[in-house]
Amino acid sequence: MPMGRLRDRQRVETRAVILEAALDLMETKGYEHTTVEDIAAASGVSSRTFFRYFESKADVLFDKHDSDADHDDKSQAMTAALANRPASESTIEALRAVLHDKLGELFDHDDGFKLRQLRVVLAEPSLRLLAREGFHEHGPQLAAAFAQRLHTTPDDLGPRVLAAAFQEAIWVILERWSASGGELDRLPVLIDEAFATMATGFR
Amino acid sequence: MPMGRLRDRQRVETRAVILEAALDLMETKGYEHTTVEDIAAASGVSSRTFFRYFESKADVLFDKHDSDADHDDKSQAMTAALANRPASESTIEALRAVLHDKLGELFDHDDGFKLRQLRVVLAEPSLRLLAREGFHEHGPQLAAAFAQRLHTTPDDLGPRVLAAAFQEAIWVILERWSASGGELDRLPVLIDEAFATMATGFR
DNA sequence: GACTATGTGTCATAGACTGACAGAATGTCA
DNA sequence: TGACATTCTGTCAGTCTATGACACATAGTC
Repeated sequence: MPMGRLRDRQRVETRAVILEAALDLMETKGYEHTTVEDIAAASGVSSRTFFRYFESKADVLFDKHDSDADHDDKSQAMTAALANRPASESTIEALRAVLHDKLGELFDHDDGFKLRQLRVVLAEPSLRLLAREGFHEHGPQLAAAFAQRLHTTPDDLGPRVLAAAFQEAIWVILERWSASGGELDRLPVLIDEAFATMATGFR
Repeated sequence: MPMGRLRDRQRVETRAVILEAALDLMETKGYEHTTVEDIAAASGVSSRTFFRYFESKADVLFDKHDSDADHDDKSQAMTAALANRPASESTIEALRAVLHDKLGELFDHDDGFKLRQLRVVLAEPSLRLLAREGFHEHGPQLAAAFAQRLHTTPDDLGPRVLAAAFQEAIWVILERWSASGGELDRLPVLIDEAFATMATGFR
């Protein structure tokens, strides 16, 4: 018994309206100084309804919805790309190559919506935590890719640790990148710099 | 003009009472189901007073007080130990050796108070974030130690990334360790396993 | 003993979030 | 089209974390 389509459209619409209003307010007034009631008022709904669309105030910035596809897509693409690198490459070199290809794309989508979210998030320490957590959710996937290259099981501590280490490395790169302006061209440069040090640091 | 000592003793005492009461309640009822008012009542103070001793409810579990000394001490000890490892060792090998020496000590103190805190923290996802954040606060120190070994500047992206990567690796090791029982003897084993994979993964 | 600094309780309030209920809109089906 | 169920929404009430303001008591100083 499939439910109608007008309802669905309205739901998507309302969600989008709230999302835009919230982001808009947070960009100008800051996250803390934007109350849920503000957002609700600006969206033309009640604050109770806001919570029917988003689990929490912070959830507006970590929008797992159209992201859901993205989320897994990015992960999948990453893993696949990693698997397709020649086995002759070291793990670190393969990852560097993949990052060069894929990381830039992540911020080139969405009409810069993700970038706007990122800026608000990075401005608020408490949100940085959540962002990093979301980032690390890809850990198991990445670990699986590493396990394949290293001929071990994904559940082993080794690949898991390796993945976590690289993820945190990427995270720091992103923070540094955003702190230094966030120019898309700068990203590959920072990646190379960081990975060069890691290569020597582990030898 | 030095203020009295009875006051100081009372303050320390009250803090300790709240700390113990809070941890006790959280262990039995769980973090979320323990309200500040519960803690206050069990401690014989008002909830307003609770917030005069701790910035937030979570702050009880990330006690920067007697930790303050510990906090820096551990960091210092770690950095010093790292500097004292022979220059012939690789960075990864030096760190492994230091962890073997120092990491166990961290949970052998405090009459297991830190361990009790850790268990409550790990049971609550939202608290894991904070814990990891606190853990990563040592980042700059560790980066400095690495910079010294690698003959670069601590502010460089390289050492910073390297430190972050290793820290996250350690964090994952700790999570795995705690999830698998938390026996003190197991820790070195896990460290070795993880570092072995990292060494091959980076080659 | 007078004076000051500090700690505490009480009261009031803001803000995030949740449950319960009623009414309105949307969907299905005869 | 009209009866019926489903879903969405607003309103209201309430919990919990956290903060500011005020008054009172206690500890410290001279």
